[in-house]
Amino acid sequence: MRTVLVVDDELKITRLVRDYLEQAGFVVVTASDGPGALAAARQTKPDLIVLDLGLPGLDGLDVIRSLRTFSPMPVVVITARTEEADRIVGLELGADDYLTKPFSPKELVARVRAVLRRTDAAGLAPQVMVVGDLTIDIPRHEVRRGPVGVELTSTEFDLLAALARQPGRVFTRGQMLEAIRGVSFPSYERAIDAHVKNLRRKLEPDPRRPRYLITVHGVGYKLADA
Amino acid sequence: MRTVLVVDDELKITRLVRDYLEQAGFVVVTASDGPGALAAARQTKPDLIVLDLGLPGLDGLDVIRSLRTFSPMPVVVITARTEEADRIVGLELGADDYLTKPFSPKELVARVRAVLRRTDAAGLAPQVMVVGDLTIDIPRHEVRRGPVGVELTSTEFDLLAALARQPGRVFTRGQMLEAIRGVSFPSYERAIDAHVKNLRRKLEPDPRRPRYLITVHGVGYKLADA
DNA sequence: CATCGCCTTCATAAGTCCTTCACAAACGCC
DNA sequence: GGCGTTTGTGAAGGACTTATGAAGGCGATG
Repeated sequence: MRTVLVVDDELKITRLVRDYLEQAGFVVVTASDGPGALAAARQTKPDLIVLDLGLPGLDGLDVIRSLRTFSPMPVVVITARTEEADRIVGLELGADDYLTKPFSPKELVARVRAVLRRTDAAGLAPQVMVVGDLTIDIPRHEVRRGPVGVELTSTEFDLLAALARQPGRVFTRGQMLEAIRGVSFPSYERAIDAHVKNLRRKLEPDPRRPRYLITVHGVGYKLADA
Repeated sequence: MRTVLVVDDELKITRLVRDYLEQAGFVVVTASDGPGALAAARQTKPDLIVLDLGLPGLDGLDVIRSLRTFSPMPVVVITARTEEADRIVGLELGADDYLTKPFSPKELVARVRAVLRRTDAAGLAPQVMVVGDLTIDIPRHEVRRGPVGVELTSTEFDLLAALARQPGRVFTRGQMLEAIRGVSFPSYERAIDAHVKNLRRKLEPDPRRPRYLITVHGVGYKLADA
């Protein structure tokens, strides 16, 4: 079952799109502004986002930028501005397709399907990641070490999942904060240490000698990839 | 190799920015006023433009508008006016990021890189560099000589990465300090020697006969390019 | 409205690494 | 070849980073 997040400030359009997408077999989540969209994207982890660029307040382009800091999920953009420049900018920012207003709901559904087919084929972000004998299952929100389950809080899970998406790559505390909180504020950065400590306590055989969560002195942390 | 066009009417700033960007491996073209910027943009087709909004004569915003009539290339804006309005206008006009004066050159380089990474899905500045049988992997913060990993501190890593960005080119101690500390203060310059010594100990087969980290007497060091 | 769980903060301890210094070695110019 | 200058080296102190346990505060839950 696929989830689509629809972001538009006009309730009429949201309803219309929701109906058609549900008709087509999608689960639909909606948001009416930028912050709401980001929150919803974070929480529901949709398979695709339909985003109206003409949002009040936060610019639609900013929404995509923020989105891109924590997820590569595909985006289909709706815009009233027909200038080619807008389209290009939208596409450069990683949008996967666009529609100009007024658009037909049927076409929207077709585009959503097409984009999902494309990104699925390309193999988007893996939903289950294995690092050493650690298994991180995003849809089930579960982590196992070998055969035994490990109980994590949601923040701990998000942090681990962010690292696991690119094993071996070093993340700064700021990047990790963005991954779990959406914003990076220097003052909170030491809190990452605490989460890492708790994660280590829960999943390292010997927390004093981390095998998975490796400290990179002066830089940040990374998840061992071998 | 990526080209960046820098537009500023203050020669001092232009020079500073040029140095840092070249250090980062970019080809730099400069212009000091709006018309010059547009001409240079047309001719050299840079991959990105760094534009000071406080230009005399033609307004910086007009420059962006004119630019947009013939190219969607990314723009990073520098402004002394801190009002949020300016920022938004700048972004609405298709600028991709902004900095407020005074700004740190290091941050400018970081932003330029970030914007290029974003707009150019392929990712630009090589994240993994190979020099001889040395491999320097930035995201993983790892260095290998042939197949064997070499453990470096973060300063050593930064120093080596800076040299590796332009193999064969000689760097003064001051330039190396800037690369690893962001500022160059004469007093610290001898510390570079210590770092070079430690680097050699860790990655030269015979530290007495350096193969990679070559001393250029009276000038500085360079990384052998073959 | 009370309880519970969780995130952040703080203080302190432990650890890592950067710089410095002094002296030896190497270099280059004359 | 000699001499001043530049570079190499090892050790050590101290600054900075990270680890850790405990406690406060906040929101969720019932």
